[in-house]
Amino acid sequence: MRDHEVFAEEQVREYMINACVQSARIAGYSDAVGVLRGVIMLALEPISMDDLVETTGYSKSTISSNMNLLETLGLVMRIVTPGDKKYRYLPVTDADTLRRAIMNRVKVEIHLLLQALEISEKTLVDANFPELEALQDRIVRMETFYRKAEQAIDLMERYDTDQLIALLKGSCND
Amino acid sequence: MRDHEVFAEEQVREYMINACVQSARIAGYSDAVGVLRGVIMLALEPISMDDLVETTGYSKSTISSNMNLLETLGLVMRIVTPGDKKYRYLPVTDADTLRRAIMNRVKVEIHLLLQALEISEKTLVDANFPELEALQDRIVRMETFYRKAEQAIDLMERYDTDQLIALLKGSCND
DNA sequence: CAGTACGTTCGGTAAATACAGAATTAAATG
DNA sequence: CATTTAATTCTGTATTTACCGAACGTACTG
Repeated sequence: MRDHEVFAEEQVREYMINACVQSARIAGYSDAVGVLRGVIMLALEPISMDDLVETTGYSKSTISSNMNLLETLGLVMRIVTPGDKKYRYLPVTDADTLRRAIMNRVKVEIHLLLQALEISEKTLVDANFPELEALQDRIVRMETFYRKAEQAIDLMERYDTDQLIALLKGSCND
Repeated sequence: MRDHEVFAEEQVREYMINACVQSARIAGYSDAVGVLRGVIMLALEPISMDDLVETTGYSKSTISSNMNLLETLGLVMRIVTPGDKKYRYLPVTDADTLRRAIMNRVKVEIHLLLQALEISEKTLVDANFPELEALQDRIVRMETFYRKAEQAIDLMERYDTDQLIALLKGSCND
């Protein structure tokens, strides 16, 4: 490989790692999550933990835990080759899976609030004090919003992104 | 107010604060963000910083900064009464605004990656090395995915949640 | 049933963060 | 224009977190 080529590749790696780190930080994850995601994202063939140690400089332990996290987030897949003890990793590039990974974070957030709202409503209904009616109203209204939001997300999962866009563009609706 | 009534109200507050704190932690924010959001969420009338100091026990400085954050996140609105220096806060309960707040986080994440992918592609195209073609393909594919995701979100913003549900339920599509 | 080659867990530490309290700024009122 | 009353910014500190390296577990291999 010529120098320029290597340079271009490293440039790209820098861009991607940077974006992944920023994205990770916003989502409340550590830098390592971002760095590792960025590295894996550009990996064209399965990459081992040792490779990751070498390219990122992180210790095996931090790589281990953060790769587990990335796996449960659905951003990375673990390749297990029979007859090879080494795990290897590839990025998840399947559009549907990626989309699910994004939407899942939102779903969790919504569900969390929804549960609290539901039990809150129940508590207030059981208490049955007219003075708390206004509070109950507020809660019911939020509940219906979040319930609808949850429903919308569930419905979205029925379509792939292209279908979704077509639908939203209103090919049949206005 | 009778004791039972107060109890119900505090119970509800506990549920909501808990959910908000969890949600905040997942999103990478501090507990204070969650606590404050929870308190404001249940506020039926505008609530001042002093009130928040009293009910949460946080110092004015942490309340100040965290309320600013909640405001920019679109979860809380600041009420400015002419002739009163005190700020007061109300929860954002408007469904559209709430939805936008949720979707915005996703949008930022997508946009971040998209920008990096775009400049990466450009870098690779400019470099023009056949050996990097595979990498370029990968990037282009990710790019199209994230671009579509962004587009889908933009389109979603044209509808309110009810319309969205109706559309997704497939009044015209299966 | 050692020995090896992995991944994971655990304990310690350096760095980052959340928060309190003091100092500061800004606006309104006498 | 001083005083009062509010929010914000700044600075120090206690807590938390990220990370490393060592110890440990586990599954092949001779």
